[in-house]
Amino acid sequence: MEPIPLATSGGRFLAWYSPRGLARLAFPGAGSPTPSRALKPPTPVRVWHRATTQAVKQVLGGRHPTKLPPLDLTSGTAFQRAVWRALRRIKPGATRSYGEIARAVGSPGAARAVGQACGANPIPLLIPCHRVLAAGGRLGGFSGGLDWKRKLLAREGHDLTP
DNA sequence: AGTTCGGACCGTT
DNA sequence: AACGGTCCGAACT
Repeated sequence: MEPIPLATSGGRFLAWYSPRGLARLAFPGAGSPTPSRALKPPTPVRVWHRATTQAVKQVLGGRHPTKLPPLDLTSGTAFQRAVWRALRRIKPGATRSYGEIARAVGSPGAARAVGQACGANPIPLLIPCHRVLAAGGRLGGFSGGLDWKRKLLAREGHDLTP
């Protein structure tokens, strides 16, 4: 699998596609160095990538993505997929705590495991792990860097004045 | 009001 | 067996 660059106002993301759909999305600077990009991707991937690009730009603008590419989440465990499914139900502008997500997937007390699952999220932005905060409205962590988390939340209309 | 400490909790490697 | 994007209460400042 070979990453395809995705240019935005916030920098160049990288997107990986499997035969099933979008499998991974990496923030600018993270992930691998050079997307060599010698050969043109097969047609379905180009179509998916257009959808991904549009969706990423919409989320960066604080808007709800209208169309998503198919997401390949087969890499996750059952618990992780349950968490990711719960994350996708959080609308822009809304937030949940790790503990709330734990309860939502039927494992109250698994707040830390939810944090792990968020960190393992292969498709940030489209699976909005940035909308999960620590208890009491505290920021919590973010694999992609807390600056991104702050930026995305601010774009979705949050007052971050701690 | 804010901070730190200690234990408990659960899925993953 | 050890580690986390946690949580909560207690004991501080």
